Amino acid sequence: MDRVVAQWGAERPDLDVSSMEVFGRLKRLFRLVDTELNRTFGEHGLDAASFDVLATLRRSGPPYRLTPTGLMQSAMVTSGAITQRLDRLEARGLVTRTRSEQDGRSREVALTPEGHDLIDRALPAHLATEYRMLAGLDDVQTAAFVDAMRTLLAFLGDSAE
Amino acid sequence: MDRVVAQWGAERPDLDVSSMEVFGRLKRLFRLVDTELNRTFGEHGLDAASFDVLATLRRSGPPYRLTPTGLMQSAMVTSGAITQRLDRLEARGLVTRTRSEQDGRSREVALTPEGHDLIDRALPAHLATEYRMLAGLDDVQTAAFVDAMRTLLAFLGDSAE
DNA sequence: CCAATGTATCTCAGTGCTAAGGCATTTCCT
DNA sequence: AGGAAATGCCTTAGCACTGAGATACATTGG
Repeated sequence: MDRVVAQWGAERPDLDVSSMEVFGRLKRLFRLVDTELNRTFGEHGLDAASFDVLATLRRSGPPYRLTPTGLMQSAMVTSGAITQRLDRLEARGLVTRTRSEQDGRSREVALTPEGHDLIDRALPAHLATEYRMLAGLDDVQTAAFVDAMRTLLAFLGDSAE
Repeated sequence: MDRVVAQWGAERPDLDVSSMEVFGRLKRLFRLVDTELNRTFGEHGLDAASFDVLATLRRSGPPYRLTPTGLMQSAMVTSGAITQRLDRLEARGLVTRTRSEQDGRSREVALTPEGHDLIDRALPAHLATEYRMLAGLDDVQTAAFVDAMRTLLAFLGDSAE
């Protein structure tokens, strides 16, 4: 990253590329973290997308049911993406899809016992991976890191704030 | 994000989900930033992948030539991804691909004048977008943010450190 | 000097997403 | 009540990527 900034300094000394120090690292860090988290998911036969759906249903509490729209908003993906995720999870018997009684347009997605068990096993492993990755920061750094991200998200108008 | 943590606290009070405060925000922030940066790229007929290739060539300095392998390492994607990126850029006349004199296996990817002009126009706009997004942080927060990311990247063994 | 190995790039099938549009159902408004 | 608009989900085409493997050329060691 420092090399990139140095190269720009030589080629375009008229430009201030210091912001790249921030965003370049953000991208690298995200990718590194994403890869590492997916490794843990993979050990449980999942990927980030599947884990996300199962975890959203699990933390919604009994009766562990949500609509595709609810899952779509939580995951911040398009409806087509949720349809496909649910197709896969349903085929594996981890969730069921039933027609809603109240609204014929809507569906109810529910965790099966298998899905419930799987996410309850995968979650502690996921948290352990996260915890292990954060071990490189002390408490002050972690707090400052979260503070910076919280401030930026608010400033950028995070719709889910 | 706070709601997610609260939900887990209710459903699985035995687990420490505080690390989600960090990684949840990291993911949100990355996605928000990614979307915003792509908007600027789009105004110049580019996307992040194309911008990345052109910028890497541009900052490498005269004669603005690199091999696909060099671009691949810089972008941290597979060789197939680079082949496709170059196919697109070559079709638009922004780069050329020629056989290397020294090594028949290798190719030399070079910026065309059109590619050079385009990246020199897109880069200031890109930096302006980055600068604008960082305006929500004061200097202390920004420094702490970068410090945390730098530390984490080193801790996680960032191969490009 | 040549066979074996290594390297640089490309090809191809598969994946998961988006954007756009379709269908069924519900809600709104007169 | 009844037509128009809105809503919820699914379908499909297109996109950029990965992983595995093919191809062509280069290097190495006997």
